[in-house]
Amino acid sequence: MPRGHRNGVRTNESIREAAANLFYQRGFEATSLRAVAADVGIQVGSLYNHINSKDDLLTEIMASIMDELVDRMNAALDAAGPGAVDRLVAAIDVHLRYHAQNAQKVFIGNSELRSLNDEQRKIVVTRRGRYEILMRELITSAAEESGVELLDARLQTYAILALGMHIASWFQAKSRIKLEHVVNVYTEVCLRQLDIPRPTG
Amino acid sequence: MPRGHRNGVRTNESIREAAANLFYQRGFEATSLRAVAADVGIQVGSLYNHINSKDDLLTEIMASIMDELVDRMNAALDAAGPGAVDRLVAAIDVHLRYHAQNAQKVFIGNSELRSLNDEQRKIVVTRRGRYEILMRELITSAAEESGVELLDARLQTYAILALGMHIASWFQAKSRIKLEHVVNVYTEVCLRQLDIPRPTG
DNA sequence: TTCACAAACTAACGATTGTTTGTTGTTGTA
DNA sequence: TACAACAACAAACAATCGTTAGTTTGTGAA
Repeated sequence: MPRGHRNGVRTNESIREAAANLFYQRGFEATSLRAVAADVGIQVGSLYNHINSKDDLLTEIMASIMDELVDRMNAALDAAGPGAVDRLVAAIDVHLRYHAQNAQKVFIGNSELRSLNDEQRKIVVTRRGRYEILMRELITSAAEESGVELLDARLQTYAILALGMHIASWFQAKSRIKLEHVVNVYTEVCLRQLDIPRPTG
Repeated sequence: MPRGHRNGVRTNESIREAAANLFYQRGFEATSLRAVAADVGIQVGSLYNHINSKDDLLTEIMASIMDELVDRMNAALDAAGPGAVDRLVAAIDVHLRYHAQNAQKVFIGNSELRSLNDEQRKIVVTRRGRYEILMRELITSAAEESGVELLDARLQTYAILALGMHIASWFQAKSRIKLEHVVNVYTEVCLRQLDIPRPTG
């Protein structure tokens, strides 16, 4: 590995990539920094030119997941039409796609929460709470617009979030099951359980 | 701790209880056998009078989850009426209740699969596959009986399994949300997404 | 009362862990 | 060409890990 300051950025990215991969495959605690370093192609000690600690590395990865998801969600909602059902459909679309396409990171986010310290966990949990509330508001608005009554807004929101969590546990990009098909079916599943008819046109 | 052979059974159970608790709270890799022993109230070495290895302890706990679930499922199906929809509703009921009431163990089962070696993982994965197939058959039968066409049997089965996985990640027995309510709402959610009407009577 | 066994104990082992340190080489800039 | 800054290195650290070994103590059956 060359030593100068040109490869800093590349190394930095490589570390986070390799770490995410290993955390997914073996879990955070089971992954040694020596394994991360070996994947990058440097020595253990050299990692500390790019990270503060192993814990911070995990926190960084987990926080980036929620940030990316929320960013995409906001972008999709900005681009969506004014109709509440349309907005909900757009949100479900982003939710499912993101969880499928970032299955590894999402799985880390779901299974390694306990590896964070109280402070770090609070940060991540708070962001999740906001995401959940956003989704619930989209659902209640869509229900109102459609003139249907919800069984239980919270639980029916959970049912949609559950699909994302589950999809991340099995979806593989190279699978025979095409993402488009999954999104189509799951979107229909969501609307059915909410009793909301698809918007016409 | 008394030493004779009277406390053997109690200790054995205590170890598995304490281990399941700690594996849930901290994760398998982050849990030291010293912590397990401390919770039980014995020394580390003494554990090996009751376990083969740390790996085996995890395997045992994970296998027992699937076994219990399948047992309860079979019992419920035996007790259910002959109607395919009735049988599906009974299965969903067991599925949801078990995942809620055994949230800790189920979470371990979902997050620590990677901590098993190939052989052990294969065993657990195979049992899961059978469970999935059973659930899918119940769904297709119920759909046929109701005269409705499924969008995608596999994905719609996943949507139901997802509810169990998700419920295990948040349900707490002492919560304000009552299990009966959750089961009622989620059962309705499942039937709606399958487009299957509730059986009359 | 004797005795085998179950189940606890203490103590140690080699390996691995995250992290720190001091040093060396490379790069871009002045 | 000289000089910081950056990023790699090698080597060591204290701590902790799963596991094993040998020993001690209590129990229940003969």
